[in-house]
Amino acid sequence: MNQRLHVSGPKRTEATVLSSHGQGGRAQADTRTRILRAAETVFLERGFASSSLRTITARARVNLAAVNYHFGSKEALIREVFERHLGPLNRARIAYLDRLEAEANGRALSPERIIEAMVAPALQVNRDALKGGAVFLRLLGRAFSEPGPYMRAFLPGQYRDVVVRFKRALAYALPQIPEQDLVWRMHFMFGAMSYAMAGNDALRLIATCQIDGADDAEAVIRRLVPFLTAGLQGSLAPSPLTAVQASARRPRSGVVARKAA
Amino acid sequence: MNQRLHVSGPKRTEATVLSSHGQGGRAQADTRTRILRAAETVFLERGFASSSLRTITARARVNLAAVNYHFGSKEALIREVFERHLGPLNRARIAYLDRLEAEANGRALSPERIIEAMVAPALQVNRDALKGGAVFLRLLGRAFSEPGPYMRAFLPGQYRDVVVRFKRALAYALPQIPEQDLVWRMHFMFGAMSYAMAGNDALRLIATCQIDGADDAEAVIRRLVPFLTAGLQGSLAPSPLTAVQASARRPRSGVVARKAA
DNA sequence: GCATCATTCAAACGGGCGTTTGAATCGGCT
DNA sequence: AGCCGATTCAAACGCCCGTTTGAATGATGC
Repeated sequence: MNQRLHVSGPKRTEATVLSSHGQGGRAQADTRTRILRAAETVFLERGFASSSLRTITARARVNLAAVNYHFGSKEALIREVFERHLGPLNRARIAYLDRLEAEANGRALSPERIIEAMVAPALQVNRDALKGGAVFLRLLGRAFSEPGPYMRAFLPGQYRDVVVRFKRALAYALPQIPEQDLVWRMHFMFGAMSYAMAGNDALRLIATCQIDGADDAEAVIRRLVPFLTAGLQGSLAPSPLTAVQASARRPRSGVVARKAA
Repeated sequence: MNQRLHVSGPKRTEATVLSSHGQGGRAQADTRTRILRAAETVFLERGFASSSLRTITARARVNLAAVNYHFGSKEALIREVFERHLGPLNRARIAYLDRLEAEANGRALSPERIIEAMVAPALQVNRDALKGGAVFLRLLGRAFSEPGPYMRAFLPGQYRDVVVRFKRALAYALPQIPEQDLVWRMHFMFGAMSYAMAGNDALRLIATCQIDGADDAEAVIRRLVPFLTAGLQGSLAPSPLTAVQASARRPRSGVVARKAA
């Protein structure tokens, strides 16, 4: 019996790792990496549940059993796909914020710069095309709304530090916004970011005109930052929506309420 | 042989429909409706692909074969779940916008009111608890990021009219924003709305404090509208992000770029 | 050359899936 | 009562899934 009990994966000597990840060669990637890359794109196209190991291994030109040999299970493969990119990304975000705060020297940061610290590191990941960074960014956008148990148990731990640090920074930069509103606006921020990075097709298919630069993450981010910055600082007044709610409750002109027709 | 070829579903006499949807009784819902309701919650919990008809029919206390008898296939069931709520919702949105534009009498609407026309009808659906409106709203938020072929082929048709109308209204209300930017901001809007309505758990699990009122759609929307309104009207200047990009490209302090460590 | 061990491979296993079938049951009609 | 079409039901079908197995392969060190 080999060590297929898979306590922590197969051997992977340092020589193996170097020859595969090695910067120059590009001869034919490691089986592990081939699987990871194929898994990223298949997961992106079909979601986690509908992606079969047979599809993934076929696209990676690798034997079916290789997944269980190298990763242990399908779920472990999913986890690896994310850990490969997400850890570095979130550490870079925190490091970016560290640098901004050090430079600010105790003064409050502008909301815009805080948001930059959130999105600019994603640019780095996106440029890392060799490692499939762009594909991963889109996959990440999708992962947030994955209802399955994998992400439910996984993402919170990956994001906790980032959320804590950015919430603190934003609360300091925007003292006039109550904590509850701030948390909600961060939630909306995540939603818009998630959509933007997933390059969600819904709008693209609908839109009456072409959206240019949808595959250029820099262009997306350049448009995303002003939107988020403005939204984050928006007025807190409940504004006429209260009136609208009231008018909707008793269907004044009957236009809204007539929906069972 | 019965008419199980399922060209357009089984009999469903008017008497049947009335007795099931009937306002008072609530004795024990129609088999069809029981399946639809169970499907909504199961889809919400596990996604479309991972929800088995056996799980759904068990929760609905209905025979497994009932799904294929009443709907024809799993995919057709998914379609019905959405058509039951989404059509009325989007028609109400357009009707709301019609009313606003009629009242404005040719003058431009404020962006805030246009956004109200988008989100206020969702309140109506949410209040329609008997038909599972609240559950549906959360399911709808998730459906947008579903990568499967069902939604890809289905949602665009359901949303085309809404997007066309609202894009036109917003372009008229915000003439200073170029079309491309406007489309992108609508994209971000959809993302934030989708997240807000899905009550996406990511942030809730992460948050360092409780989020109150997460299940109260009115509270969510009251916070969402100012955010979207402000974001939509945000400055168009590329602003310091350009500088940040440059500094990220050649890792000035080395903090951001160090990510392979 | 040979032993050793990591890796690859084809084949199979058991189980859950969507769907189909044909008989049993129900309800309204004459 | 007796019929008939609509609905429910238990059982099965064939398929694809994740995983396991045990032998074949290939490289490494002696």
